[in-house]
Amino acid sequence: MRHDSIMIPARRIIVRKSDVPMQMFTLYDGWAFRFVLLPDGRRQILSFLLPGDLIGIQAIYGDPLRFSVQALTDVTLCAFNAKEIAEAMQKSPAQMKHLVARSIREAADADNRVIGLGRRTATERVAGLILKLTNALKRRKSVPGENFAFPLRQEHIADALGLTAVHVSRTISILRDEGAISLERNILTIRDRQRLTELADHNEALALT
Amino acid sequence: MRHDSIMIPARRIIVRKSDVPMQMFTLYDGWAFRFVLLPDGRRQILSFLLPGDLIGIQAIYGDPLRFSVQALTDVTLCAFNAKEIAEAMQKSPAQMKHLVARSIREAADADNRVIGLGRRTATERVAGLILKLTNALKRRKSVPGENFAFPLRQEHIADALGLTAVHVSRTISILRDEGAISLERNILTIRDRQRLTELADHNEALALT
DNA sequence: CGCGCTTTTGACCAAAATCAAGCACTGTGG
DNA sequence: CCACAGTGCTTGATTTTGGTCAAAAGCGCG
Repeated sequence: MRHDSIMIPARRIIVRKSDVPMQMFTLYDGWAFRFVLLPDGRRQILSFLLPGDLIGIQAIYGDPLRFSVQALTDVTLCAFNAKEIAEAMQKSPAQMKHLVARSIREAADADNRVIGLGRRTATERVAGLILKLTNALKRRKSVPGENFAFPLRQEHIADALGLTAVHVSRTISILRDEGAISLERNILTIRDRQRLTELADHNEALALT
Repeated sequence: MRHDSIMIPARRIIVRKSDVPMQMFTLYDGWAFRFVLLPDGRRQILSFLLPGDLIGIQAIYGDPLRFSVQALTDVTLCAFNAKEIAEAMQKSPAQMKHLVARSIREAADADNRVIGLGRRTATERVAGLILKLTNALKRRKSVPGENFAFPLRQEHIADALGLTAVHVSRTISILRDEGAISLERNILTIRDRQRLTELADHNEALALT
């Protein structure tokens, strides 16, 4: 299938809530995040997007988006024409099946995020997020060691986890003091994955895909 | 398509996490809920299921379930054979499309639950849940007035919203004192929908589909 | 150097959890 | 018909967690 490759600079909005985009994107390189702005101006981050993630499956149905997506770093996208995809789907049950599987998996991820917010302390949430992100990175582009480019501001973490930026700062200090991670100048290092997992799991060994 | 109608008594587990069910169900009558048990014994309720909801789309793919489902009241289900459905899907793109649409919608619902847990007070959460449930009931089986059979224990509410049962009790007292609702012997009455909406929205007019 | 952005730290406050006791309603057995 | 056990709800006292407000320090950059 034909597709265009698009580059987008950090901080740019990629798609906006209520848009009815004509294209669907695969995030090819870089980080982005899905979010909504609440009427009082606060921002809820729904999830972070890493290379391999899809943006806007809704496009296939011509449904308006329920969230915006913003680039966190410079980002490379592959754009697919929504109409072409819809047509391909008609013809290929295999493709279609793939898509259903993908959206079922997405729903499962969202369930996991609900679990993650349910009844966990700040420390568990932050530790869990870091584990989830680094695991996903390892899985996708077999990163060798335990060092990661980490483009999130503490405010992003706060907006994703339902905490304040101030409290995220304190929480990260705890993780540092525990010797679990170090984080400076956007480089994250997992110093003690074991310990970090304990801090995250304290309650649950589950649900942090 | 052939299907069987099944009756299940209140409190019975309908499907269990990690099952690979051979059937998919439509909840025809009654209430149920999806949940996971965390290793420490706590329960996170993912969502409540009302008449019209599907249980276990995953079945079509032979994927194991990521959650259990339990009946809250006596419940009537329509069971569809998963294999038959999968075959029907192969043949009918329209059916398939319908399914994709459904699972996309489910993911959107899960996003909304994330928003709902993000950074809201106990009062907002409880008021929001009550609004969401009563709206859904009204939409599905055009209930006439503002009285609803309400089979949830306060512990269910707590497990869904990430609060303690004790605090849910206090919160409901507030809603009562505000004149927004009354709730006794499993009958919920919305006394002042306007006020209830204010208490829920205080921050956001959004996301309580 | 000085400005903006982010993070850190401190003092204080508010929301919700925890611990504990008591109450109300139901169903059961004597 | 009553005692009483079980379940769920309420209420109070106290503690913990995280939020708020404010100031200062670190860093990147023109």
